[in-house]
Amino acid sequence: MARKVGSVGSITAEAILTQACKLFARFGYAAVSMRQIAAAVGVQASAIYQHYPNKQEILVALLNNHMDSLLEAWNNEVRDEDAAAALERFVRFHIRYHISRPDEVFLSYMELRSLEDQGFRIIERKRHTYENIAKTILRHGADEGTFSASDPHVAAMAILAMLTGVNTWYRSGGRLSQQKIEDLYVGMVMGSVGLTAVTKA
Amino acid sequence: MARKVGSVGSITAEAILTQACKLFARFGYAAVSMRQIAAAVGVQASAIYQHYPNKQEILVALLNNHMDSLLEAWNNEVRDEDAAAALERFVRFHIRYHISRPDEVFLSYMELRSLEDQGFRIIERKRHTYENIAKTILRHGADEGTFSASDPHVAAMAILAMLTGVNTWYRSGGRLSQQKIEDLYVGMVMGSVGLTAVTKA
DNA sequence: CAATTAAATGAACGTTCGTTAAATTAATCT
DNA sequence: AGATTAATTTAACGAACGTTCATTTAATTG
Repeated sequence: MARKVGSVGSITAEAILTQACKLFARFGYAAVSMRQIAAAVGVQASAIYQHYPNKQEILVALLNNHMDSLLEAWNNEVRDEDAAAALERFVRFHIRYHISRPDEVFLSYMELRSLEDQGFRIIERKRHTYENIAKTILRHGADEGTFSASDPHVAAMAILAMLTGVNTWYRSGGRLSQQKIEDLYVGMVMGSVGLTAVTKA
Repeated sequence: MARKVGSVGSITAEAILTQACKLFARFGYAAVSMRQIAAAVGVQASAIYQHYPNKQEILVALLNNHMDSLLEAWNNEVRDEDAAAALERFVRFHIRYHISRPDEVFLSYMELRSLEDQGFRIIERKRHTYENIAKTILRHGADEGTFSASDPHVAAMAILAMLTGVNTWYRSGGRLSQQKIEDLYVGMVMGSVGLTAVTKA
């Protein structure tokens, strides 16, 4: 028995990414074998090579997809004129986007070290692009005299860490609604840059 | 050739932990072989089993040591009466402690998933103990009417994430002194809980 | 000094890994 | 309907893994 009835390559290729993402996030890239991924998809390990040249390319695809989607999603957000509104929008966007993709987020932070040189460089650049969004907003606010961030770089990194940290404790269906969580984080971030008024979006 | 001239078991055992910590942090627990650790120490892989029964016990030892040291170090800090002072002390402590131990910190966040059940439970409990420090301080402040943290649990997790995030960008010998970094983080954290005054310790 | 203990090496086991290539079956094309 | 392409399985390779155990050498003990 070889080709399975009803098999569609593009569907298998997608399933490989989906299952690999789950498994890598759960156990770590190096700890997950191609046989495990294949089993989760419902094929044999060698079938994976029909779709991806090697294990590393699966990880690179996952991280690239995640970063590209993230950056595109942000690009589709409405642009705000003033820094405070932009920061609030960014915080809400980040929380909303990240808590709905726990595995991808986890991977994108934890498996950079599993990337080989070229893949690492590409992903790292995209991460910096995202970090620069926060940095730009903070610099803007500082220039406007709205924020008290004396070091926008540090502040941006601190805020991003705070926001992404939501993924370590948030469980969908938990005690707090997504809206409430956004509100809490907006409040803290605004406070951290010296703003005290929180306006509901 | 078997036992080496001048070998001292306790020194080898310590070197195994030190090198394993570096390698695990750099490449990930699952990606590092016992042969790699042994080579870094300057012995053969089988020598490791003289000191640790298996690979997992090395990781457990590393994480236990880290958590125990952290908790003990905090226990040795002076106690503050009011919440604002306690929070400032906690922030400064956390930054100071964590930036001087990048590998251990990285491991303690990234390799929980590599722990087997019993080890995981032990380490997780210690982590919660540490998290509860922040939570208690925040609850205290909220009770005092000093902090505006409406949800001390979320705020604690957010603050801890922010603080620990320092390890993702900080490089010793960088542009900023440790004192300056502490000051920046204190400012942000205080702001995030509704305090605006920053008092130098 | 001989016996005992400590601390390592060397050899090897059984297992698992990422991967390749030939073979097999299904779907599509002409 | 036969040829071609797609998508998988099967079988297997070479390498590497965590670990065990007998042996070897060094240090300590009585």
